Amino acid sequence: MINILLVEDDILLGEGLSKFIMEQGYQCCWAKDAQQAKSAWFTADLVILDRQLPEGDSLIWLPEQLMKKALPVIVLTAKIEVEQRIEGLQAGAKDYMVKPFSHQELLARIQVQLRPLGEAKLCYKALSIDLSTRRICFHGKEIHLKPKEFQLLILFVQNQGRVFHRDELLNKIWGFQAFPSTRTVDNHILHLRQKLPPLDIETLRGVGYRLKEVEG
Amino acid sequence: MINILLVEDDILLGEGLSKFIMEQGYQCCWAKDAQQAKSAWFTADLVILDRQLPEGDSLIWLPEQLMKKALPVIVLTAKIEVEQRIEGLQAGAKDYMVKPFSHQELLARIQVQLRPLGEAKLCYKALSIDLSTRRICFHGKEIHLKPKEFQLLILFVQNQGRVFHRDELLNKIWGFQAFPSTRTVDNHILHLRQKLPPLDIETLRGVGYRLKEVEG
DNA sequence: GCGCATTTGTCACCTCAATGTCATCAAGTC
DNA sequence: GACTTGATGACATTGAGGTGACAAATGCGC
Repeated sequence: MINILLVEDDILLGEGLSKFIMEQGYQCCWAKDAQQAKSAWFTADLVILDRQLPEGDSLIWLPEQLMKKALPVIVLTAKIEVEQRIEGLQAGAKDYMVKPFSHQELLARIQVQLRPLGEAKLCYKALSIDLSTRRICFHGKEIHLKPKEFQLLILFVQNQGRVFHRDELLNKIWGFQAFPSTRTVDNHILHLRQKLPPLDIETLRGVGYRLKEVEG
Repeated sequence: MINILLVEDDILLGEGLSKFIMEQGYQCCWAKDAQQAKSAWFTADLVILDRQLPEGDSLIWLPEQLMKKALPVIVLTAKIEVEQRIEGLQAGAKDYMVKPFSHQELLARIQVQLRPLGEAKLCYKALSIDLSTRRICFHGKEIHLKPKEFQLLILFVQNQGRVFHRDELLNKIWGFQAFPSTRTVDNHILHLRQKLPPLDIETLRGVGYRLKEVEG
């Protein structure tokens, strides 16, 4: 379950927000001062941080906390001036909202920050790839891929155009401790090419492989 | 070099923004309609997208583009209503700004989105060299280089104006243990010159080669 | 300018290592 | 034991790139 840390000293606002967040299906941890926020930091997946706390501006300790554990942070504030928004972003916040704000917009911004972790569907030409069900469809027809092939495919589609050296692929997919020969990589590439003809995997002789980007 | 794709049909705003972006040290590609935006999509590292284009709401085709290549997108709009901000974020945008906005704040938000990245791109005249995809483009057309040629090119472009003796090139590119004749170097220089006419490789008789520096 | 020696440009050829492809084998699962 | 996955090796094929021959260019002494 996704855990959102809400840092807010105002009782009324805090109660409303934490209730709202929980209604959306997230776990919510409500910290009322910097001390509590720091101790809850490590269990959180995302932070909603009020800038004005009793102890002062929370931007002061934000960078330090982010050093310890990087997290997406959405800063809330009553300060509307542009300079102060910029300060917030430069302190490491991922987003910035000015009070008063709509709960729905906050939700949308939370979802943006969480997106890379959660949801999952990829496309490449006539291929559609569902990461959660591990289902590959090609022109609506399902294609069965073996685990290693699937991992390879995901890596390529998520990094279209990037060149991967064989060693790099071995590291990313097989892991540091496994050392199959690089011919193994060739074979898996071959299998991908045979099973999924639309995959334009280019060979860069002496270098590695690369999935050609789809043009607009 | 980081490449920002600006999609904006308003000439005045587009000129101002693209100038500003370039002043900040980014490369800026300015697309004036959806068609141009889609074809420039794959070379971009970040997109600034105006929502109202002549063809209609750009949110319609945004998710499809993001499927092809995921990119951080900052949406610009005149629409101030919360519901429309939420639409934008749900369509896949990473951030949302309402016109009129401060250039400085846009810059800050660009920096936020680029923070995780650190990509490497080189330029020389009409040539653009992407190290991660090993792709060389000359006036938008891709050029295929063999590994040794590619290494040579990188070395020259990263050391513009510096003279390299043949022996030095042999050492840097072929390594200490390999000792091909120096004629081999000549041949590779020849290939580079043939494939990439804008490369101004000067011959210093009796000394070696040097890539002429680009002004500015 | 002329002739010569030297260096460099250009091309065609050849070799060998990198890769594509297939069949087989080992290991794990039910 | 049948089945699936995936690692390996054999063999064919390709292309990178090294080599040398020859042409062209450059520099130098006269």
